[in-house]
Amino acid sequence: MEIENSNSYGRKNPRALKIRKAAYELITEVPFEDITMTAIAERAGVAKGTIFNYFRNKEDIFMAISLTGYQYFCEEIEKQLAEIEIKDKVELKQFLLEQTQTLVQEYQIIILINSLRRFSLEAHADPIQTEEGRTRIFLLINNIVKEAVKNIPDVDLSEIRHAFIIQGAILNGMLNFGNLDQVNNIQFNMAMPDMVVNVVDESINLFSLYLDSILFKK
Amino acid sequence: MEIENSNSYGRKNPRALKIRKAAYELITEVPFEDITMTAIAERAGVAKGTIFNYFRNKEDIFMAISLTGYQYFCEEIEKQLAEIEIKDKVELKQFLLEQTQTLVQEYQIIILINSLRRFSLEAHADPIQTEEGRTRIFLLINNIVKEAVKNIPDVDLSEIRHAFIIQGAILNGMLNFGNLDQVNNIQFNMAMPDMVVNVVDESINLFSLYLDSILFKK
Amino acid sequence: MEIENSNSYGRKNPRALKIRKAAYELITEVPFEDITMTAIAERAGVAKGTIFNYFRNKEDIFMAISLTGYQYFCEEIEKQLAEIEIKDKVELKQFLLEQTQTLVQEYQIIILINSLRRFSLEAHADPIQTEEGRTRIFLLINNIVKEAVKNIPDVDLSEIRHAFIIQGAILNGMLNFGNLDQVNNIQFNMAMPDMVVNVVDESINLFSLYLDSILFKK
Amino acid sequence: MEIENSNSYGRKNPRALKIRKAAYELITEVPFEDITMTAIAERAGVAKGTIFNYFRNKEDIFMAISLTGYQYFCEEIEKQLAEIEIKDKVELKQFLLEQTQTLVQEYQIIILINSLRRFSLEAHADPIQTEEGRTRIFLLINNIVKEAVKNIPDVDLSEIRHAFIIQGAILNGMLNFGNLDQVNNIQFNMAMPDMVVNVVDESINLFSLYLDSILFKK
DNA sequence: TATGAATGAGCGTTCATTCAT
DNA sequence: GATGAATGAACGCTCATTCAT
Repeated sequence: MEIENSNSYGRKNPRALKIRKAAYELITEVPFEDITMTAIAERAGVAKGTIFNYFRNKEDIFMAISLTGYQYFCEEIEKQLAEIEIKDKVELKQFLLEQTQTLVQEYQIIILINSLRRFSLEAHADPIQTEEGRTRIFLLINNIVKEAVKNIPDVDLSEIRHAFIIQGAILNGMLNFGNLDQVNNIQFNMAMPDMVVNVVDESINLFSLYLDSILFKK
Repeated sequence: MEIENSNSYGRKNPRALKIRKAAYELITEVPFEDITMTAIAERAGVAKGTIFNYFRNKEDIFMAISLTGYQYFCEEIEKQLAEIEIKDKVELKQFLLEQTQTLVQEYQIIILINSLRRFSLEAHADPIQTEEGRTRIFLLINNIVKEAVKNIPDVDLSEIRHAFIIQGAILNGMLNFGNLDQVNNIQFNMAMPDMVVNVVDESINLFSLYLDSILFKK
Repeated sequence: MEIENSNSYGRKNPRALKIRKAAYELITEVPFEDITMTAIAERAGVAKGTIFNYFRNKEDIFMAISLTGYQYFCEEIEKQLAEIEIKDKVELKQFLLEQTQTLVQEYQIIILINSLRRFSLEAHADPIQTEEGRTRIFLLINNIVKEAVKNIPDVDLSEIRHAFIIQGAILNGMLNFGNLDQVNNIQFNMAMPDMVVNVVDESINLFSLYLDSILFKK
Repeated sequence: MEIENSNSYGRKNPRALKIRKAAYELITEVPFEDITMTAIAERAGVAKGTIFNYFRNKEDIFMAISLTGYQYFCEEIEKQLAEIEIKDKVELKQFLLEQTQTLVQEYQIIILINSLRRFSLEAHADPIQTEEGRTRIFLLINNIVKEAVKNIPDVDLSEIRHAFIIQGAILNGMLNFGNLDQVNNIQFNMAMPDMVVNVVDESINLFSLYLDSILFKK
């Protein structure tokens, strides 16, 4: 069977969804390299072979999770935007920071999976599907930004679009450099308070600084 | 046999060094999961069995690389500090931004390897050695900061120490979220300029904003 | 469901024909074990499940190709015989050598597939269909021989029938032992001219010697 | 570990020998495609992984069997030649026919495995090792022929070397086209005596005709 | 009768790890 | 301490076969 690709990574296919969901759950429990296709199949309640009808390999599944997850995040923003009115830069910043909070609280894993991009995912995932997924996200961000600033003159759309990337970067970095005083959730003997990162607050704080610099630069 | 641990991760042992060096080279060429112990042994010019005298497993090697690499970065800073005098907050900021530039340009891989921490390294690396390495880094940062601000009143040492973490986080995030318009270094068809990250400039810019916020807050 | 067997190996059924044709094409391109039912189905333009309405498995398809192919060869001889008159042993030999030429030039694959008989086909093909196919060929040869020698006294029909087997054997052997100076059509560095077999000429020559020995033995 | 290749296909290595021996036994019992690496390993009394230290894959093992087996046959001939004296063409023919008898009786499987060359072995076996093995055989035949005809004037060495190939071809063909009245050693209902091949006698007879044609052509 | 998504047993192969030398 | 051949558990993945539509 052709690998399902009418909708990038079989996004709407219920079986592909079950598989992505199972893998998503597993990555919260088990190190990436210890997740086996067998385990994903069992968790998803499908046959092992079925996975390969939808995904090339394990990396492909996680690339799909990353892309569909972020896409979902964008679609939620779109829905919210349809119901509110952003009147000025202060409200825009406020709106974007609220999204950051949502992202860090509800999409942490999605953001973290991007850490595997360079060293794992990209080398093995389907490049076509990856491009499709990224392009879809790119277009969604574009729509979101257009809608968000439609009432605000004097805003550089390009900078706001770019801010979405920086938002992800900040979050991802904070997650990767947080908890350096633990290994596998086990605290070190020596207290190292300055090594600890409060991911939510510090991400929002840093992104806020960034937004100020592009929105309110003199 | 006891795994060599008098000096964390056999830091000074020439054989352990060759092994770390080989693995470091390989990660710039090959996806993490495709790096085998055999390949590392061959590249290092040692027998496969020898690796296991120094490291528990592959993750252990990369954890060691990450820690000894960053430790080396800190030691270089120490050396520099011994030769200069930092007189005020402006010079302090200047100094820290210069370090950021060094870090992003010469230690990219070291920073990137931290992306594997959560999903790969911590679960398999030797927790004792990891703790030792992190503690050593913690103490180095502590010394650096003390030395750096010794002439500047009115600086919160804790905040500067923490800034080192934020520096790493920013860099790591930028690296993970850069080049989203490529897969495996192959550019997408559709141009997506706002998705592109200039890692060096934007990291320094963002870290600069952060330093301003802690050094010059009203 | 009964596998279609009114006519051995669904010989006249257009779908079975398409399947055999697809497999025949594939064996000229791909090693036997690398030919999958999926590939055959795709090439044939039928669903994978459809194949199993006509053939038990891959071996069954190739057994069918071998038998229907050789049967077709025999039927062509029959047609030719209907239009000519063989008057003596010299003409008989001449006629048989012409058939050999046809066989080696147009039915090479059919002959070669017999190489798989022992180690692959017979163990998995449908024995009933195989017997049917072979019997049909046996009867065809019988008819051909009767027709061919009807004007020639003093010829042992049994020996001529047997010559058909020897003809196949010679051809098959020559094909299997030809080109030993190549692997996968790549010539060896060292020239080994005496290892090279000119399949057409040498097959005809050897078969000619054989026919002489049975037709003109003193 | 490098695949052992100092001596083509680890010919002298006792472990490689055990593996080839196990595979050789299995092919007399089980269809080629039903022979698994697991079964070979078990039969050989080695770990599955060990097989891959010596052979690339299953095809490689059988290519090795075919080549080392025939090489052994040649070496035996060499030994015999060292002890006898061939004085004329009649004795040469006699000698070659005796070798044919040995070949058909003791090396049937070796000859038969060549049937897999085209459709299985060559595509997957190690081409370097294959070339090495064939070259070694080529040189052995060359030596044998030189030694065999050293006392006989007026013999074309090239033709005698070529006769070794034809000998193999005849044998292989006879084996592949023998017993067409059986499937898996089960006799058909209808008796088809002319389809039956007496492999030993008919091979020797046909090769004898061939030798006459090259040795005693007028 | 044709289809093709789902299946899952079982394959070849890998590779971290061991341990006799 | 270094070696590297042997190991074998465990992996990803295949693909013939089924069967509901």
